[in-house]
Parts: sequence; structure tokens; C-alpha cells
Amino acid sequence: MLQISYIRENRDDVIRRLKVRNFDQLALVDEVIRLDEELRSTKIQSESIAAEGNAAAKRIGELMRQGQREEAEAIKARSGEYKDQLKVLNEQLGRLEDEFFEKIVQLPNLPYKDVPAGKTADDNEIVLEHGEKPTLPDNALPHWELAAKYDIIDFELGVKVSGAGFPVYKGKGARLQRALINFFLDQAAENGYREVQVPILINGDSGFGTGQLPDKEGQMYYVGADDLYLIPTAEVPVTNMYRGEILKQEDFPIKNTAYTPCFRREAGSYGAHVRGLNRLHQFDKVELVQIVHPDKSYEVLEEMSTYVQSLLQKLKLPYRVLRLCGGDIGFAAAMTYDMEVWSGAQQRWLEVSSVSNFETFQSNRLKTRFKGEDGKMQLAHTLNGSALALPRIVACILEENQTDKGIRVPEVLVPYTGFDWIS
RNA sequence: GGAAAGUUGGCAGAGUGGUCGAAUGCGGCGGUCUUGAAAACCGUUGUCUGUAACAGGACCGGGGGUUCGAAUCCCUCACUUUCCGCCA
Repeated sequence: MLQISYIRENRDDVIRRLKVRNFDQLALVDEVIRLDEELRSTKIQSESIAAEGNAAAKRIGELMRQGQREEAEAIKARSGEYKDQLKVLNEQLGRLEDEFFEKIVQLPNLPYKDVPAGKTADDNEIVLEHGEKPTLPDNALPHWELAAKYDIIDFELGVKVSGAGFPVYKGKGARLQRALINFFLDQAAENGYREVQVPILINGDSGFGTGQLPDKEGQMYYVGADDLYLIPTAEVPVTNMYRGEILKQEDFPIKNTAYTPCFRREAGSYGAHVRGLNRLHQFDKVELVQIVHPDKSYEVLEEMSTYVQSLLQKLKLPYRVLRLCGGDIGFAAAMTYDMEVWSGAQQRWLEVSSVSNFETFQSNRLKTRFKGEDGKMQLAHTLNGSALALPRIVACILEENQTDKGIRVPEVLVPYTGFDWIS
């Protein structure tokens, strides 16, 4: 959520930057500003009446104590008016607040200055490409066929148990998953992240705090009986640990990492590109979350990007880094890097990580603050990134490392898998 | 699932209708003392909103009600804890 004080004082900048993300809704911004003004003037009215009412009540108390009942009764008789007036005003105020809130949550975050303009994923800026795309033999198989060939991932079995998009990993497939999770967690720990295990069902307040609610409600699985949501990413529970917290500057940077399964309904995203592991309803991911001083957040974003790349390098996967354009960037993010890994058999790039700086967009909802140098409360900056999402990594590992003899396990994983070939 | 008790400031914990934004303790910050530190002592210490600055307003789990006036009374919801049952 954007800060109203900023919108109020920087209307033109807000409009200009929203345009960078193709959010060309001048009317909405002006509506927010108008509602804010109306809200505040109504509030002033309401408060001045409340002040009179409070003073009268106080006076009655004093008179009663002095035993001057008659005078007290006289004031009491008049006090009823305040109540009636206040009731009317406060009802109006409540409506205005609802309306204001409903509008302001529709505004996405303002893109950072480095975010390129653009409409679609095609306009994303390629920051760098790393590694050679291997030339696979003509008979190279896509990962879903390799999965079947070596009997390590069973999509049909998952359909029986749950439905499409819930694969069953078997034998070395399951072991490979576990190896990757442990590898990612160990790497994160080495880089100063504290490992946490968090709930994978979250309440509505948490969903709101990180920006999934109210707008992306349909993306999450909802457990109605208990009014909880299955997490679409560990970002939600991990970041929400700091909801309402007042932090100390010395605490920064706060670095947490968590492995969790992630659940996404992916309603309406069926098509040619969702085969195999490309898009699932349930998948595993190791997530990084940092809460930092506002002055440091872009430095930290670069650091996180570099760290994620180091994982891909260790796995020897060819990848590229994109700086998402305004049109492709997420609702809550100010700037995002996507890391994509080359799928040799599918001849396409697969997104395996997304690293974002949310600046104060989340912390304003979360009320995650700290006392600054000047002693004033400030909103912290939040960042997060996948490090990494497993399925597409598995897909690329299988595809890139296929040989006649089987699939060679990347060297760094061998200590974790306990085997170096899947055959 | 059944029963009971709770939810107050960073924490602990008083407060049952008016002077309570809230005692007290701990913690934090500043100071005295000290070569330095600890202890002791003194002072200070919530958030949001609002103003040029004062003033003013809101907040004692959420929402609603009673009242001139609510942390305090009533209703309702949520959550927490304990006991019983069940159970990885």
C-alpha cells in the first residue's frame, strides 16, 4: 500500500511512475486524493465536536464530585446534542474510510527509477546471460519424458491422489528434491540467513500484510472451515513474523530463509506451457526474506541477486537475469530481477527465481517499523527472493544433464543425494 | 470435541463508571558517582492523527451497545492459556 502522505504531496510523480507500469489511472489517484481530503476535513469536524463533548463530560464529573447536582444536570441535558451530531459524522467518516481504503489498496507500488518502461515480458531488460547453452543431442527428451523413463516423477499418480499439478516424486526423484532443499538451506545459512520453519496456513491479516489479499485472493487455496489460506510462497509467513513489530536499527539487516511447500491455484493458466514441472499447484521452494534499512535496500537487492546467481553457477545451469519492466513487475514490488534457466529440451527460458524490493509497500501494510536516527518512526524496507524454486530447477537439471547412460547429478549435489547418476 | 479462565504500554502486572493514556516493577534512554564498568541514586521513556507551533482527537484483543462520561457495565466475534477427551 502506498503512503497517502506521499501521494498527497507528490501527485504528479505518482501518476508518472504508475504510467511506467502501464497503470494509467489518473482518475483513481485523484479519487484517492479527494477522499483523503474529505476524510480529513470530516475528521476535523468530528474531533472538534468530540472535544466539546469531552469537556462537558469532564465538567459534569467535577460538579458531581462537588455535589452540585443541579448544575451538572443542566450540562447533561445539553450534552445529548454532541452525541447525535457525532453519530452522524462518525457514520459518514466510517463510510469515507471504507471507500478510501478500497481505492488506495488498488494502487500498485511505484516502480524504482531503474525500472524500464514496457508492457509485457518481451520488454524486460536482459541484464546478463551466464553460461553456454549446451547443445543437446537430437533425441534429447523433455524432462517429463525423462521423469517417466527413469520412473522418478509420476504425474498420473498425483492426479489420482489429488489432481493435475500435484506430482509424486519417487525414489531418486524424491531424493533429488530433498538434496536440493538441503543444499539451498545450507548455502543460505552460510550467507548469514537464519533458517526458520513457518506455518504453511496463514490467516487473512498475513495475506493482507504481504499483498496477496484482497486483490489476489483467487490465487490461494482457501480453507473455509478455519478461515485460513495455504501459502503461495514462504514470503507470506516469514515476512509477517515482523507484522506490527518495532525494530531496532542494530537489528538490520534481518535475514531469514525458509523451506516450504507452496500452493497456487493457477486458475485459468492451462495451456501448452504448463506440461510437466513447468507449472504446478504444489511445489517446493526455499525463500529468502530480508528486512533492512531503507538506505540499504537496493544494495541488498543486488546482493540477493548475486547470491541467487551463485546457486545457479554451482549447479552449472545456464541462466540469464532480467530486470522486469513496468508492465511485468508484480503489484507490490518496486523493482524485480527474474532469474531464468535455459531448458535445453524445451528450447525456452524458465523462471526459477524472482528477487524483489518492496520498499515500504509491504511494511506500510505490515506496520513494520524502526526508530530512525532522528528518533522518528520509519517504515522498514522488505525484500524477498526465491533461492530457489525447485520444479523448474529439477526440470533443467534433468534436461541439461541427460546422456545415453542416464542423468548426471550436478557435482555439488552428490554429497546430498548420495548418488551421481540417475539411470 | 467438552469445561474454565484470560486478552491492558517493549515485557511483567495493577486498575470494576468521572481527575486513567493508565499505578508499580523490569527493560530502554540521559545524568550523578567511577580510571572504566557494575551497583546505587536522580531524571526520562507508548503509538497514530493533527498544528507553523500549541491545542485537539483516537487507541487498554476486534466490532457493536448502555451512559452526559467506559480499560471498567452489556452483547458479539476472534484469539490465547489451563484441565478433560482424542491423537502424530
